[in-house]
This record gives sequence, structure tokens and C-alpha cells, in this order.
Amino acid sequence: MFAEVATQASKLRLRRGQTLPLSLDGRETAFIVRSGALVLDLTLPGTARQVVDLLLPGDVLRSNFVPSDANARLTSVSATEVWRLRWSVLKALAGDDPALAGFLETSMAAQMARQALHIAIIGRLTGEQRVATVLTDLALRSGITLTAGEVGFNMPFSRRDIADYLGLNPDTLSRIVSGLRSQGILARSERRRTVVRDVRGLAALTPAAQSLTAISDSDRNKPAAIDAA
Amino acid sequence: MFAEVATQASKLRLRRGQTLPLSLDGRETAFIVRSGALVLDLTLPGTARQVVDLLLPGDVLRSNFVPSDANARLTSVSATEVWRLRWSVLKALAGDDPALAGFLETSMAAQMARQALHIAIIGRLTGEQRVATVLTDLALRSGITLTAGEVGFNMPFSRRDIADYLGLNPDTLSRIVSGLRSQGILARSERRRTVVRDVRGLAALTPAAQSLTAISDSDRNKPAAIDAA
DNA sequence: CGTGACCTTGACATTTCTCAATAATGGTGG
DNA sequence: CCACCATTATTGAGAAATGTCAAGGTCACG
Repeated sequence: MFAEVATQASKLRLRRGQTLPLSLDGRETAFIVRSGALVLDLTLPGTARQVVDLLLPGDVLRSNFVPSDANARLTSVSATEVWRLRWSVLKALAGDDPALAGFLETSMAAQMARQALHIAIIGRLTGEQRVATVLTDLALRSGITLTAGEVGFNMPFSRRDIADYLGLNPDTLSRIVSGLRSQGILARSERRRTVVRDVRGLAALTPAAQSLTAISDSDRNKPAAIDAA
Repeated sequence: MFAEVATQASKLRLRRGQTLPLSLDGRETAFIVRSGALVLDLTLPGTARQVVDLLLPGDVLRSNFVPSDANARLTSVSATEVWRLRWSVLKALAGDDPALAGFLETSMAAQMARQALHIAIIGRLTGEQRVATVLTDLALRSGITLTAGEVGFNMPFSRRDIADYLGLNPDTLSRIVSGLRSQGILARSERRRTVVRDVRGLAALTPAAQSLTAISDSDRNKPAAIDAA
């Protein structure tokens, strides 16, 4: 379904750490993540940065989804392929292709719902609950079952990225992760990879487990996932 | 521009405290706030509720903007008029009316941007900064200038609503508000009304002042505001 | 004029942050 | 392939912010 989009988009290949400008010559821009991972962050004056979204393959971002004036950045955290095009162009394509229009609308609604959940997570969960939540989320979105109860996934995000996503300090996050390891929930894993030893135990720690599963299930039907599979 | 929508929507009049179901017979629903104020909240199992959005006249909400499985509620906090219709119907109307389509798209992008800001506020600001932020926001969105530097606005939201919006507890919020009063930034005001004595002083307390002003300025151009004026 | 909801405030508990020291990791040039 | 360096991660101790609990006050409404 992305064939038409592919002809119109610039295909950007980014290395770890590269930052993309959010808008091109002041006009609204759309980004489609094809592979790798990026973070969208926002830094209010005088405060620590806040990661607003972790973007994985299939995610769509519009520059207007970010407060226009704010100091927002889109940064790749691994080798990444991103398609970029003017929003007006993508919208025109969607006008001719109901499947694409539906995909964009669903994707956007899902993103909004995800943001709402993110607010509840940051606003109301304890540190440990937040960490359990993001790990569960990543496991659902990009995990591979290793053995019964064990799931592994790539972890392109640094401690700082995850901490900033959760509204915690890196120090606090590190302590919490150590705690999860000593509880036997996480394995002592390599740098850019996480292994969850006890998926049920992890899920039991997060009040959002059910919501995440629901979002994940509805995502499985989305064209991008099928397209990528 | 809402003439056509008006013929299709059910016009709901709610009293303070009434809760609306978010979806009608399982299908996606759209709400347009015409007067009054509502809160959209979300409660993860075993945690305090989190208010995800404060809805004021002109705001548009779609039921899919909320995690489907989550325990979400839309509650009126004052006498309110809300238009409700199926999203499919509203979408069809937008298909025939580019102005409406544009309005919906802008409104949605603004809402997403607002959510992103909300995440940064909850994730990274101190209690006092959060309170200053929400007061500035309300002053910009619904305030009336009284004298130079003084702005008044209706405050339909309870302490609990605001606390839940900011991810604080009501006790802490109350302490912070008392502190702002003793600093001379807020006036000792009536129950459902707030008077800001020193708008500049208040704005100086929030790192998000500039972002809020930017959003507010772009909002002034939106049809609903003009329409309501 | 009594009742319940909402708000304020104090004392204390808990969580998270800050700062600093140390360790581990990954990339680079010799 | 190794030594070095910058970056990232871990951990401890103490500080600061926020939460919890409890008591009392205020307000609106019947």
C-alpha cells in the first residue's frame, strides 16, 4: 500500500545520534519510520528534556503534532530508515487511496491514545511501575519469544532516553533496573539488548499491562505491520 | 461553518458531575464542546485517576483518542452543552466541506501538540511550575483582563480535577496555591473563579509560558473561536 | 441550620533527585 | 589487536520534593 508513497518520499538513512529538523522550510512535514528507532523529545526552557514518543517501524509523525514553538527534536537512536514528505503531499495521496487514508487516521488515533496513556503513566505510576510499563510496551511492540516466559528485544534506547521518556532520572532508572534484575525479572543483558526472564512477573508490576496488550492487538491489524512482515 | 454539523448532532445538555459514555454502541463517536467545561480522565487499575484533558468550548474529542480498553470517563464539571455524533457522520460532513475538514485536522494536531506539552509538564516540572502552567493556560484560554496585570477566569474545575490533571495530589496542590496567594500572584478568590493578580509573575514561574502563548495565538484563528465570538 | 463535599494545613513517611565516585562499554588511532 | 579516551551506566549518601494521614475549617444546598 505504500508503493505510491515510496515514489514521493525522500528516503533518509540516518546513523545513530543524527537529528532531523522537524519541518522543512516552515511547512508541515510527515515522517514514516521504516526501520530502526527514533525519539521525539521536547525541552522546556530551564528543564530537563522530556521524550514524548519512542518511534518504531510503522509509526507516522507529523511535525504539527509537536508544539510549534517548543524546542523539539527528532533524533535517531540507531541506524534508521525514515521516509519524509510534505504533509500536503501525503494528504493528497491519501485522498486517492482510501486504504492509506484509513491507515493514517488509525495511526493517528492510536498515537493520541498512546499519548493519553503516557500521561497517565508519568502522572500516576511509581518509578518501578513506569519502568515495568515501558519494558512491557517494548516487549509487545518488538519482542521475540525466546522460551516460555522469556522475551528478548533490541534496546536501541539509552538509559537517558528511557529515563527522559518516563520522567525519571537516569540514576533512579538504573537503580530500578538493577532491582528488577535482582528480582529475577530481567536477565543481565548486553548493552543494546534486553532479555525479560519473567514476562508475567514484569506484567504484574505494571497497571497498564492490559491497556498495552489491547493497543498491541489492534496494531497487529495495521497495514504497516503486515507490510513489514 | 457548523450549520450542517448542528443538524446532524445530538445536542446534549449536561449538569455538573454528569458522565458521558465515550462510545455509542461500540462505534467511534465525536464530541464537540459548545459551552461549559469537561474533563477527560483515565484510571489505570490500582492507581489514582489521571485527567488527560481539560475540555473547553471549541474542543473536539474523538472516542478513539483514548485507549480503548482503559477505564476512561468524560465528565462535565459545569453546566455544559456538547454536540455528539458518530465520527463516520462527521467525517462524511467534512468530506463535503473543506473548511470543516481543515478545522478538524487543525484541531486534532493542536490537541496532539497539547498532549505532548502535557507530558513534558507532568514529567519534568516541579509542582509549583505545573500549577503556574495550568493557571496560565486557563488564563489564556478563557481569561478576561480586569486591570493591567490582572486577569480573571471561571474555575469550574475542582482542586481534585486540577491535581489529577497535573499528577499531584490535592493536598500538595492546595499548599502550592496557598503559596501563590501569599506571594501575591493569586488573589484570594471565590469558589468557582480565579483571579490572577500578577500575570507576569505567574508566567515567570512556568517554563511553558512561551509554548502556551504560541498555541493560544494560533488558536485565535480557528473557526470555532471566531464562530463563538 | 445541619449535612456532606470540598478545601486547608500540620506532622511525618516515602520517593525521587542530586552529587560524587567508580565501573563498564564502545569507538579510535597506533 | 591493543591501549586509550569519551561516553554511558551503576551505586552510595544525603537533600529535597511530594505523598499520606488526620484534624479542622468553609461553603453550598437542602
